[in-house]
Amino acid sequence: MNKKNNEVLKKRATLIDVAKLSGLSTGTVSRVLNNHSSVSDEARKKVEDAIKKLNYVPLSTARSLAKGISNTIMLSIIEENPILPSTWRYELPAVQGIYDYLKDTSYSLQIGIGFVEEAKKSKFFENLIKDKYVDGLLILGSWPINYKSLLYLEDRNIPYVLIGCRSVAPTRAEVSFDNHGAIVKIIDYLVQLGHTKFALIGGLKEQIHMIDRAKGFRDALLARDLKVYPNLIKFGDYQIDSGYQLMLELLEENPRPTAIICGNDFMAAGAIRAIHDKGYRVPEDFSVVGFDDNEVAKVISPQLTTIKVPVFEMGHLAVEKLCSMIQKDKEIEEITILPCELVIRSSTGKCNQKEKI
Amino acid sequence: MNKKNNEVLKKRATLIDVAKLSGLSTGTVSRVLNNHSSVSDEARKKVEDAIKKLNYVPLSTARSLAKGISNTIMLSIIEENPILPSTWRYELPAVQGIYDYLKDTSYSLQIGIGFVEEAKKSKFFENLIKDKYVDGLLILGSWPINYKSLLYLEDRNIPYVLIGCRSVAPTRAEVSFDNHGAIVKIIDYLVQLGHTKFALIGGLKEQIHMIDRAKGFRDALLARDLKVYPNLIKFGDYQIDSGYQLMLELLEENPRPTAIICGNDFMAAGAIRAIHDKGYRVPEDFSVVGFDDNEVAKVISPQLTTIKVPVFEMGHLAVEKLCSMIQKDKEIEEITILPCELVIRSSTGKCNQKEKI
DNA sequence: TTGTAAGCGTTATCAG
DNA sequence: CTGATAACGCTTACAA
Repeated sequence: MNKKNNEVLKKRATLIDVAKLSGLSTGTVSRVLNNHSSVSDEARKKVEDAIKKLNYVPLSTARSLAKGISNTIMLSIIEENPILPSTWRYELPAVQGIYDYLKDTSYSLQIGIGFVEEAKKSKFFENLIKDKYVDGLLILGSWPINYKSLLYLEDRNIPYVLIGCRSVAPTRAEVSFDNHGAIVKIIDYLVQLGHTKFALIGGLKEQIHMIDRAKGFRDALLARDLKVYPNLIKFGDYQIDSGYQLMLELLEENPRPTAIICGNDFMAAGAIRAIHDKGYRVPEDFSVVGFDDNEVAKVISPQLTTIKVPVFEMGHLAVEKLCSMIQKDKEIEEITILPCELVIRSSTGKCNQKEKI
Repeated sequence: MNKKNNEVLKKRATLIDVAKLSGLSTGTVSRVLNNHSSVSDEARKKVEDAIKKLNYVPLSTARSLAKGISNTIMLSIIEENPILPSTWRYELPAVQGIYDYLKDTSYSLQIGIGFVEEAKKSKFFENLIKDKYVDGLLILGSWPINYKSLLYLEDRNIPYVLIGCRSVAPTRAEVSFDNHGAIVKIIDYLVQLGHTKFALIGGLKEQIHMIDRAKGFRDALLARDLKVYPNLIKFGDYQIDSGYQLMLELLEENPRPTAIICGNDFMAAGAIRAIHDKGYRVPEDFSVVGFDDNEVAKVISPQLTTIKVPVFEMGHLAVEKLCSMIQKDKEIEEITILPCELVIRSSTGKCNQKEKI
């Protein structure tokens, strides 16, 4: 009673069954399945009827073997270790964007997760996919990729697209977001509010997003003839506590900043807490900006002005690109940088500090 | 220069190449590959040398076809639409738990994402995997699963494990967490602090986690001879605003609760904001408890007492169970409920309301 | 212990 | 437009 009757178990119908039932050959059935043009309407109909009747579904592995393709795309997620809370928020929308595109294709999405340390090794991708059979690779991460590791993919002629990361050597295709431009946007907005003394509470210094943003920070200030105070540029680890700590330090600096740009919303939350603890107000005394538009942005008070990153779109675009690389065997060589959106809430305001000349 | 020399492109070595190089037959090579015992050490060594020399890796699809297994496990994620922020936090740890187990096996992890509405249809799983070839299915969601849909899996004899969800009809294997017990833990703790008037700010009423928790809420109160006030039990949608709104309503109720248990940390954040807006304090006037131990719990003030759900472990356990179902062709019939952890922070405290007799 | 050869379910080539 | 039939790369009886 517990065990299913194995004799009764419906054997999966095969293409041969379909051929027999429809009275046609396997070749014709296959042609119908693959939408080849040279099939008479009559034959097509017979085959389709048989397929329906038998509830036939082609076996993907057999198909792969015969065609020499896998119809599988692998998403390699490279994570910080220990995992930062913000990565949850970053990765899943990307996965969704990818799946959203793939669900209307015949591709399957396979997943592999590795840590940054492993991804630094030169055999990372080889180990990841050597016993798999994938048509292409999507690489999602926030740290530089070991180029040697990518060489394996080049050798095997497996197309790949980097999402939000890059390698030291130039790669074929990348989809990323405009870290640099996002900071420029923030600074433009704050300058308009009268701010002139900017501080940066950065996240992990070596992480590529942060590198770009730190550069954007300097570039934007210089371009507006504003001074870059090296003592107002600090780096932490993306966690609340480090935002808190660094903000305390900033309060002791000279000059004191009036606007603080943070590496993510958590650090911004920490910074705001530090400001409050010292008896100051946001945004009256200090304007604070986050990054990511994490949920915390709406939970803390004042609600956070921050940057929204188009992660879903990045995933979508990346996989679209990958598929056309696979199908057309085209060598797309392209770096796409998606713009970010400045979300203005209540943690930023007019600069109230009187200018000392 | 742009195009790779296709002639030069290393053709992947096949088992036949290995056989030739080693001077043995394909059968023997295959036996070595599959660790069959009846191979002489000498032959084994020759084969292994050849494998190394040729950099040979078996082609998974060919293997699958010959063996009649796919070595692939599919994770079906069923999401709310629109997606709730808290789901990001819930799903990825589960994926990691699953992958963490799978990475040491020969299984690949494939992913499929669907929305709750689709999952209600009777052909959901059929549509999901009919053109795939998977050995087993992991089902991750927070809503009741259409049993008819599962019947397809039963018919095809594809084992599956539900994670955090269930079906109306009994299913073979489930891994979930103890919603009911978590609420009991919370109430025990609050009773100890002197609270007697409890309110529930629930999330989506039909969601299975919420159903269990609402039941736990009533059961725990009754078991302690405390009164269940129906007007203090309200349901929202897991968002901050709804927590805020429902808390405002609670402040008008009679009796007024002194302890509020919320459906998740976001609703708790909203509730706390409402309390503050009305000039009361947490935890002096009201104790508030969240659920999930989301990042926001540490960001808001006071920091939130909440429940931590073992999502990683659930994923890990579920896939372990699934694999043994696949391998041993064993009919595991088992529901595993993992305990949750009460994380005590600063949003809860002694009840300061004087008892009116 | 080893080799041979027949599958596994499709696709693709080549005649017809 | 259709039908045979040889691949695709590997596993697994069955023989030796």
